[in-house]
Amino acid sequence: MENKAIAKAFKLCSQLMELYNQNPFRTKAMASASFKIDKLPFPAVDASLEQLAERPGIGKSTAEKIHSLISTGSFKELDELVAKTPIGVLEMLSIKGLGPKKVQIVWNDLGIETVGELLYACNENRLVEAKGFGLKTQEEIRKAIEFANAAQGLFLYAKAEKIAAPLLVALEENFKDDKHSFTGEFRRKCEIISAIDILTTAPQAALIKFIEANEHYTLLETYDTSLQFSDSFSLKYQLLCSNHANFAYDLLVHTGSDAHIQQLQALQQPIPGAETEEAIYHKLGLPYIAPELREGLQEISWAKENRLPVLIKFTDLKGTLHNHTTYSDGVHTLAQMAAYCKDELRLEYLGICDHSKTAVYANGLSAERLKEQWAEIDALNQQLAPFKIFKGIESDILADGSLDYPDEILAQFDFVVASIHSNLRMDQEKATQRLIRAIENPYTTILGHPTGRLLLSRAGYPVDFKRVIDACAANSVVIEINANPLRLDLDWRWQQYALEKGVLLSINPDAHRTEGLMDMQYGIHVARKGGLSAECCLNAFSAENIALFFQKRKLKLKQLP
DNA sequence: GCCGTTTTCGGCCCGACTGTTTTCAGTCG
Repeated sequence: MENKAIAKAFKLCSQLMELYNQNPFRTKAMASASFKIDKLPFPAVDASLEQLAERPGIGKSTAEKIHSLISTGSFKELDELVAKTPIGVLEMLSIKGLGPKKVQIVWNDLGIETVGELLYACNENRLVEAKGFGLKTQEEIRKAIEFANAAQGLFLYAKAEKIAAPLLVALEENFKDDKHSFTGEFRRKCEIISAIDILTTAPQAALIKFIEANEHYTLLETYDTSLQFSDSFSLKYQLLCSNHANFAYDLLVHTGSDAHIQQLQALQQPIPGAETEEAIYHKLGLPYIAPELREGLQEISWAKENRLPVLIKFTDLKGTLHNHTTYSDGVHTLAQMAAYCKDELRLEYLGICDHSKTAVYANGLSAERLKEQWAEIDALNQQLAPFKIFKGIESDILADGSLDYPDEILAQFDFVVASIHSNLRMDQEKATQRLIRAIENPYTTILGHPTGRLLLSRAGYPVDFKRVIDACAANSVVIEINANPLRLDLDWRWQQYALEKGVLLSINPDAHRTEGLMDMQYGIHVARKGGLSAECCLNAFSAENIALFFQKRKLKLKQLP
């Protein structure tokens, strides 16, 4: 069991304690334990009771609950609370904007026990009658439920990958003489996955046996040449049967989006029987098109004109910008993050961007603590040379679009990532203005996660992308592709527009622990979908070139009136 | 439930923002 899952259980327990009006201090201790577990710098599974209990915010009782969770999947107090709560009420707690207090009123005063009933009540304008609820709250809740409903059955790419990878391995082991490949949206590296498609030459009857023999899978439907099943996470799978002669052809047909395939067919019907996908594209007079690009946008006209971008790869990345440490809300220290980048990832540089002072919840840095951090960076840079740590900050964009420190402090950073973390409910005009004001700030180097979205969990604030990207172009501001699998923001669908305008992109992991740095691979996936090549990616610059880039920007600043 | 002693009890307690109130409660990052 991962720390995240343990933390989730404690969070639920604290929400339920609040729902049942239990002692507020115990309730808060439970919430705080959840937070601390999430921030443990080691896996709780490996830790003894004593090791856990000596962590701040975790005592003997919490340590025991953690061990109980790991060995049995739950603990007594949580079990009892869950047992007396209708499942629909539990679901309500996970809807954004609905906390224990509001759920309490919905359940106790209005007698609503399911999310469906709650949506119905919103539509019937019945929520406004409840104490503390008004029209706006009702509308927010209605929107949040509809968002959650739309996310039903969908998975983040990263999660789907984790769940589905063992299946392909199992197929390869059980059907050694056959060919198997992921296809469809998963092979195209889409950020959200509705089903895992696997093309295989294994015989269908044997596949059915194989699925039925595995307790994790439930067979849903069998067709002539395919079968559908789901797993214990409710992730859906489709096995598509092929044969060795047609494998490449079938792979091509199932990988491309409908639009991509239609556009190919408009050129000429692709011909089965070729050895490779490459050969099929060649027969159509086209170069090979990478699966990530096969969305039916511009890739076929690019291919026809022989100007497909050379897509960026993980190994093109020379460094990483926008990362957190224990100075703010990160789990690992500055030295640990640097050592990991240098020794494990073999990168040339690390950009540190802890939270700025307004982000109190994330332990944002005061001017004094910034000086401490800078001194430590200077010392580490001496030790680790030629590896380089750049002094950055993730500056909050305040409500009026200004940055979070006075100019004399901003001037001392190597670079500044500006992003919005608070006051997220804005209309498009306000959000766009706020972003543009931040982009026009001469100290802004990179615009961080432009929409603030959390995939499948929260829509971002609405943004006029064209105006924001144009402003970045006009002010030479780089746009972040936040590589956290929940964000992947800037969306790949807007990358081409940015690139056409000459805007550089940066694949930023926003890592809060060493392992988070590997999220850059998800950034690479969507960057490739957007057609990004290494020369337009800021953190594919060498240490020397990026230092020059930062310096040039600072020179420009000095020339300002 | 955790913590730190004035050391085994008693205090603990983000702040901004929003929407609902008419002075504050709930939620979030």
